[in-house]
Amino acid sequence: MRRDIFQAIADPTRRAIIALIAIQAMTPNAIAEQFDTSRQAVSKHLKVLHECEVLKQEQKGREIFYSLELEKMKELDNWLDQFRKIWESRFDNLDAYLAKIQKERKNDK
Amino acid sequence: MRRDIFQAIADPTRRAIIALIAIQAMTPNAIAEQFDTSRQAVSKHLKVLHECEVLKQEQKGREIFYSLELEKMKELDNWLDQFRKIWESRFDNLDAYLAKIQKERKNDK
DNA sequence: AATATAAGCAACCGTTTGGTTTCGCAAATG
DNA sequence: CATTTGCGAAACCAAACGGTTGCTTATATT
Repeated sequence: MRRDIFQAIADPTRRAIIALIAIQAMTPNAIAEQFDTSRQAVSKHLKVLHECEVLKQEQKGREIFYSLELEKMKELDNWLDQFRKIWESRFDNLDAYLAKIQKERKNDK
Repeated sequence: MRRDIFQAIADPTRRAIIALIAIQAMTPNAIAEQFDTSRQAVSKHLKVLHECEVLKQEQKGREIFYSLELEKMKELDNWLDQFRKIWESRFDNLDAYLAKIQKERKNDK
């Protein structure tokens, strides 16, 4: 069983849960109300997210509040860095290209 | 069948392929050499990535060169924006907090 | 003390995934 | 022109996924 953020965000319902929870901590029941599936199905998603350490729990009486572990989102961000470098360099090339044709236009005038 | 970047990057082999290809266009055989699986297995991954529009093909004779569609990586980046806003605001709070205790320390002297 | 509520757990089921092997086809090579 | 090479497609399989229903446990409520 793979358990990482990449697998965590692969499911659209889990992405929606993450987005919900990012704003404020919520209980499984409150979360389940937002979806068309059963509480148990949501509970399974919460379990996966918790195992991936994307979510953290806080027990309050018989309720459990789930909230987002922002650090995990940063892991994703870090993975994207390698591509960010590439697309920035391509934009630099675009900038250079634009500067070049702009210069050529001036020369035409 | 879900076909989006989130599902595309869920598999570790596919992430490795994406990282490989980001540097330079490659053929299926060249890619497969980098992994312990069969060419056909890699070919399946390439198919998924192509369907998700993460990769683009360029036929040259009987060879097919696959290269990265950077735009799709940006989609991921855009999705992350919502969390970036949150973690930046938390850092702002931390800054404010640090400034506050620093000020208090000065007052103590 | 009896009941209602919140939530996790287990068993089950159809579908998807990731891999394999086998095959077919088109482009190079001798 | 026969053979090799690069690649995709199909059939098959075990494992994982996402959902359901039914059950148990612990905390509130009456």
